[in-house]
Amino acid sequence: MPRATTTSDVFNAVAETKRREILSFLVGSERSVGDIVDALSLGQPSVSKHLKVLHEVGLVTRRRDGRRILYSVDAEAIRPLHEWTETFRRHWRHQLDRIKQRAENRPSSERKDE
Amino acid sequence: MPRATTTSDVFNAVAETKRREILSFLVGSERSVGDIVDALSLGQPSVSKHLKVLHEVGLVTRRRDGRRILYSVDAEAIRPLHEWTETFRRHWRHQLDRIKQRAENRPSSERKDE
DNA sequence: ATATCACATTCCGTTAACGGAATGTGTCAA
DNA sequence: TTGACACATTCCGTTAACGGAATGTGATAT
Repeated sequence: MPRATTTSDVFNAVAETKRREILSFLVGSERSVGDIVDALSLGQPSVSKHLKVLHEVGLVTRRRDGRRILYSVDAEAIRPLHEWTETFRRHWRHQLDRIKQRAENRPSSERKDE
Repeated sequence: MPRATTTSDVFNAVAETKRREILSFLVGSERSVGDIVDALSLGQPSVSKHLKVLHEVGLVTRRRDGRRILYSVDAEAIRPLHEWTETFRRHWRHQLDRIKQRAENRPSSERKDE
């Protein structure tokens, strides 16, 4: 069995650095393919292929504007990733708390924030 | 240029479903390789190889206990992933806010479907 | 020492991704 | 229509991941 397809889920889609860069570049604004090509150091075909992957997993939406096609992020599609990391969030907090406690040589104190 | 290595960063390491399952299984408790093999439906060599990848990117730590080796999650290593998703968090929140506002501003004048 | 347990590593065949070059498709202007 | 522009798709060679089988390594028990 080979590696999973890049379009199998969001995790595989954002595994590629260039695709993450595209998403970061796209945050909060519509951008044409040409804009992205200029922003990243990549050829136009490669950018189009990355955008295709991102579109297939729902991370970006397209809109035609004359000859150009404008892409936007659909942030909602990133939620599964965010929620998966949330599972581990309290654990790294607890680790930090324990480290702090040892460093300060104090008994445990409750932390309540959120 | 081929695909990035699974050990190149955390994003590539967690792209694989089985590795995410291992991490989820490992949350909050030390587990031996045998425990993981029993929990997932995978051969022992495959599990060991996945653990090697996770260890190389710092997502898990090892400890020997007699003949066995116990693995734990180092949740801290997941933070980069979490923080990257945080960039997009407020954007999907804004989307939800807009949906809520529409629902509140037009109490009963808009009925969809049925 | 030897057998056994628990795990790591190597070898193998299959499969897919990546960038670049070439080519295809659709839109606008004259 | 013709040509130019903006982007998508196809073809290609290179590279690495995946699981399973076989094998290697280290620790315990007798």
